[in-house]
Amino acid sequence: MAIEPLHRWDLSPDEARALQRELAARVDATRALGPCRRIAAADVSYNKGDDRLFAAVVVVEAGTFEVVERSGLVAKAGYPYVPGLLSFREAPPVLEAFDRLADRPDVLLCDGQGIAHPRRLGIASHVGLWLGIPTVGCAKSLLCGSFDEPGPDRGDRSPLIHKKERIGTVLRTRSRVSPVYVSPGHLCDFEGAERLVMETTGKYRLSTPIRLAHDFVNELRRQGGAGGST
DNA sequence: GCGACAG
DNA sequence: ATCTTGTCGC
Repeated sequence: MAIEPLHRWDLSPDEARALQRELAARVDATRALGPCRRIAAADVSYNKGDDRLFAAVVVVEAGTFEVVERSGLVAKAGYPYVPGLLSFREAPPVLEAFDRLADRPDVLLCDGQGIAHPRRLGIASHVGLWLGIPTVGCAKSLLCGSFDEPGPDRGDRSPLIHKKERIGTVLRTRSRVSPVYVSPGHLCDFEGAERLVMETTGKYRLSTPIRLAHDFVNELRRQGGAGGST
């Protein structure tokens, strides 16, 4: 199951933004999210003065959160961090890690925005187009848009709006704790995105699969942080 | 022109 | 994202 390349990654910032506008037109954020048995989450980590990125994808069983499979790797960063262009830096290694999975999960959660992006193509949407599976963006902070502060209890939510358009949901996953910013990546609607995040969140602020991916990728970074593998 | 700006 | 100690609160 090889991933068919959609486009090149070595683009100038202006070219990258133009491509995002084209790709955003192909994103489907109206599809209802079906039952998800195998849930995956991806995350990326790196050290400050190092040009290597550590990427990981963790797959868990719905309900029990039992880890079914994990995929991790180290790769050279091919793009700098530019607000709004995060996927050009982190998507390549995430796609590579995903491609190494033995079995395809039903949905992929990404640590970042979905369509809640200035040009409606956050990393979750971008990766969703490449993979052709449902993806959901769950970010810890806001990139763009405005909203009314959601209620203080777990489950309380408020629509995220940008330029008169609905782009996501500000969701309180834990009472009295800062909310997370949820938005459809691809092949998923607002309700499905909210439901997936709520159903995968327990005693912590972040979705369990995302936390597991975060822990795993940091484990890889701290362990392989000194030198390469050559 | 000024401020904001996922990870 | 990462660099870092203590500290407030349940």
